[in-house]
Order: sequence, then C-alpha cells, then structure tokens
Amino acid sequence: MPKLGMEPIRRAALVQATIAEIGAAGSLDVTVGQIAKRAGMSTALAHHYFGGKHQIFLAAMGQILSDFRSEVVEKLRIVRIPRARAEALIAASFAPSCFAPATVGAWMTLYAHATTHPETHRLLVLYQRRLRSNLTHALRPICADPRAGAEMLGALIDGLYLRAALAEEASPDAAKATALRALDTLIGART
Amino acid sequence: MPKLGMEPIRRAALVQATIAEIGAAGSLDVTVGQIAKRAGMSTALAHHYFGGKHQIFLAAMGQILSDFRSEVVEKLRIVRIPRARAEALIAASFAPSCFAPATVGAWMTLYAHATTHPETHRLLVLYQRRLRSNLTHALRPICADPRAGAEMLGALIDGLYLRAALAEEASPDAAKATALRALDTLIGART
DNA sequence: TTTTATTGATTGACGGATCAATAAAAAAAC
DNA sequence: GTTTTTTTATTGATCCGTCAATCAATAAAA
Repeated sequence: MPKLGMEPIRRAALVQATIAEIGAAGSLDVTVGQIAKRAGMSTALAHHYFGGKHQIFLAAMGQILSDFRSEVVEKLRIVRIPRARAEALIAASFAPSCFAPATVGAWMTLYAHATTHPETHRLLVLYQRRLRSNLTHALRPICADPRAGAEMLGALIDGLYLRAALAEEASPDAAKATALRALDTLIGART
Repeated sequence: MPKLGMEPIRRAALVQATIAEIGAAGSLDVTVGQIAKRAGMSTALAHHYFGGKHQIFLAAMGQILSDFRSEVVEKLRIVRIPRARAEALIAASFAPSCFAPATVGAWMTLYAHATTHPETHRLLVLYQRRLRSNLTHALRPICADPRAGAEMLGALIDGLYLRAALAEEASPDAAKATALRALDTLIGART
C-alpha cells in the first residue's frame, strides 16, 4: 500500500523511535532492529531512508538539539531585560525536558562520540557556540566582561547539568539555583 | 614457561594496554583482542584474569581515577595556605595528563556508561565526592559559604574540562585561567 | 601429581547491511 | 480509457563480519 510521500513521515517516526529507544536503554546501545520495530517498520526500510545506523543517530541528536533550541528561543522571546534573558537561558538549560532519560543518554553519548566522529563533534560545537553567543548577548549590558562571563557561565551550566543528570544527590532545581547564584555574583563583581 | 606470580603483572599490563588502546581509538570501541595483543598475550588469558571485558574497563577507569587522585594528593602535599590548595586542585584538574587522548576518551565513556552501569556510576560519584570534599576543605577558611562555593567550583571545573577536551578552540590553559578567575570572584564575593 | 600459566581453535550470538521480490500508485503510451 | 511502464514503498531472508566467551590441550614449576 505505498502511499506517496512516505519519506518525511518515516524519517520523523524513526527519529522519534530512536529517541524513545535511547531513553529506554539509557544509552546508544540500541539496534536498528529495535528502533525500526518501535517505529513500525522493517530494518530494511530504516536503512533505505537513512543509509546507516550512524546517520539515524545523527538525525536523532540533531532533533534533540533542535528541540532544545526551540525551547531557548521560546523562553527568550518573552523577556526583554538582559538579566531576565540570562535567567531564561539558565531556566532552559535545566528544564525538565533536559532531564528526560532519552535526553540525558543522548547527551552523554554525544560527548563520548564527539572525540571520534567529526559530524557528532560538529553538533556539539554548534551547541556550545550558540549558548556562548546567547549568554554573551545577555550579559553585554550588565557585566564588565561579557565574553569572559559567558564562557564561565556556559561551562558552569554544562558542569552542573552533568552532575544533576548523573548524580542522584544533586537535583535539577539545586543546579539551577547554583547557576542563578553564580549569575548574581557575576553581575555584582568587578571581573 | 609458567613463571609463578604472573597474575598481578598480567593484570597491570592489561590495564595499561587498555588505557593505551582507548587513547589510540579515542573511545571504548576497542576489542579484548586488541588489548590482549598490545599487552602481549592471548584473549583467553585476558579473560582468564579479568573474567570479562567490562571488568577490564572498570579496572582501567579505576586506574585513571587513581592516577588523578595521586596527582591531586601530590600537589596538595606541598602547599599549606588555603588559597594555594584551591589553586592546586584547579591545576591538577587541568594538568596535561588529564588531556591525554586516552584520559579524555575514558572520561567521556565514563559519563556515557554511568547512566547504565552502576559500577561505573559509583566510580563517577566517587570522583565527584572527592573533588567536592577537597574544594570545601580548601575554601572553608577563605569563603563565606564553602559548601556552595565548592559545588559551584566543582561543576565549573567539570564543565571547563569538557570544553577544553572536546572543542579545539578552547585550550586547557584558557580553561585553567577561567577557573582561577572564578576562584578570585568566589573569595572576594559575599556569597 | 597437582597447581599455575598459557594459547589456538572454536563457538555462538548478535547486528548491520544488502538484495531480491512484492505491491501499489502514478505516469506514459497507445 | 485501457494497457504498459516506471517509480515509490516495503519486507523477509540472508549474508558477512565481528567479537566476547569457552574449552581442550600443552607446558612447566612446585
């Protein structure tokens, strides 16, 4: 029953299924078979539309990053004052969606694969660049050295996320509070 | 030619070979065969002494963490004033040895596996706890809220390491400088 | 002769990729 | 307006490679 124009639908279903499988497995140790099954198709079709496992993963990671970006844009859209913009960036980074098992798993694998796969590395650099740019822009009017502040705050966000996502002791809320406290210090300090 | 007491020698050789292979591959995608070959023995012997691949990896990661700990202890041993202790912790975290390909690869895989393998997770928690404890101790005499400061600085170190290790733009030295700047701010601030 | 050391060979499973075959819609030909 | 052809969709079966793990066999020290 080949209905035409299946490609985008299938691709989207596969990406979604991949994210779901990553969430279920907690890592990228999922087979194409599992993904295809969840997406309701055969492994052959998955290969047909994506070419290979690696490209399916890349698409899934791109989707997660894209979702995150949407959340950032959305949160930034409704605020005007700089301080609130920085707070919005922090809020987006520690939003509940960022701590969904699938997101955490994908994120950790992104780090692990970035050392070897150039395309994965490019995705990571893209994320870091965007965050730094957004932070610099938010800090420009309220911080003596926006560049340095953004670099610091960006790294802090990543580090806090790491701990909140992996250690059950640290909660997302506590991480967020720590980031906000750092923002306070950053604004009120002379460096 | 069975010389007696081979076990510790073989185990050490395997651990060292594992670290070297991780460095060469940039990730944990190395086979027991590769490791055993580099260590100068058969795969069967590797299994004989370790039981399984996972345990070889755990031992290798434990070794890396142990090496790091030694470096920390060594650096802490020769300083007395609190400020210098905090600086020593930062210096250890951004020492060249931490940026060896094998170390970076092992570290990233540690994060990735921590979500699924409890033993790996335990290793990570151990590292985080030690760093926090060391930082808290160093900050106690010179910071209004040593706990909060340590949590912040610890996360910042991890985040900066992530960027310095993965993005070729950010250098270890720049990361270290940023951490030291944060330390300055932390000491001089009221939170 | 028992224990420790060691390996070559093998097994068994898994998983990514491929391909030939089927089905139906669309387009082209008549 | 029917027939033919082409294009798109889809899958079952299968191939091929990899790799962790096992085992039986060998050798030497105790």
